[in-house]
Amino acid sequence: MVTIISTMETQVSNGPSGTSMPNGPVISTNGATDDSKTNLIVNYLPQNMTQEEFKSLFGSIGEIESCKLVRDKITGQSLGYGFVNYVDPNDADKAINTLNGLKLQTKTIKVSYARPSSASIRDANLYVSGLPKTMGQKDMEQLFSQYGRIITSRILVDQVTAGISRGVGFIRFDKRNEAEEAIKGLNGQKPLGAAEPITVKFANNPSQKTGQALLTQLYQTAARRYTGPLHHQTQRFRLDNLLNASYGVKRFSPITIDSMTSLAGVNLTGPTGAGWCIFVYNLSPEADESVLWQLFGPFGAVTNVKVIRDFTTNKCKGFGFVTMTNYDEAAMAIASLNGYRLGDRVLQVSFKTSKQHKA
DNA sequence: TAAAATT
Repeated sequence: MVTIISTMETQVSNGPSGTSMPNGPVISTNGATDDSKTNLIVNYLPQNMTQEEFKSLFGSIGEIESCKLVRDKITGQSLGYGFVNYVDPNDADKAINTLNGLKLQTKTIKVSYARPSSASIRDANLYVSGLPKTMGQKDMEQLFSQYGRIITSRILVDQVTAGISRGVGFIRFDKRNEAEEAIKGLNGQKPLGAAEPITVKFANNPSQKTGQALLTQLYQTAARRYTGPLHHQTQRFRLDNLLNASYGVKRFSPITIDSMTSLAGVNLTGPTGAGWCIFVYNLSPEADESVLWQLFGPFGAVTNVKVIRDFTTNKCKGFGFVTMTNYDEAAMAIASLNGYRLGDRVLQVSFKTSKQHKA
């Protein structure tokens, strides 16, 4: 099994044109709202992040006009990206500054302004293979940039061999026609000095899976929710039924899987029903929610964070709370972060007890 | 030879 991680990605700022307004939604003269300074796209979200967690994370920055975690229409699975539209352009700017690059589990999220939605920017993603192993991300961009504006580029690397290129990558152009031109110009061509020609084609659209691929993904997703191998006969039976029912049919929803796993007695939630509440002590007066997300996000699913503030000064009173969905992840976070030195302070981190009840 | 970027 080969683990693939890319660390080579360009952060393009899809900056809005013009300057940021001090307050409120921007209304143009024709009455339509201009979202260009408030609407963000968030990429590389962890697969298991929910709409609620998504809203909680971005809501910690400022008032949200609307937000949406984008899901597969059929399976309900997260597609790993979403949109957040703030009321105030300043909060959108703040969200980019504080949350772009945030590590959540195995992902590093990307927060940037959303480009205005249009058909011309869809299906502009290319899959490139046969690249010389010596070609880096910058070289690849240089090769493709003659055909248009590159939004993202990535070369897949094999982690077990210390990040050596697999000769495979992706290029997303701003416009589909730019991608088309790049295929015409580069598919089957040898880059300067390369021994072999490269292949350039449109990348598969993840939301247009075949029935078989969809089934495989469903099965893997469902199976992953069980804590171990499917020994128990009833679990196996239920899972098989689930998959049979979902394939070629009607009313499948991820709720079905959730209720099934609950019935099977796995994937327990915490004593509050909402997750495991963690008490974090010795935060600085300047601490805010983002620091809690940064500390706990890498350990697993975080549903909520809260910094307790003084009512009058609005400064942190030195403690806060974090809610995590899964016990194991919460326990790992506590084990790792209790005693952690944050600036000149040493944190105390534990499961919340009834004694620390006030919030 | 395949990672989740347009609601």
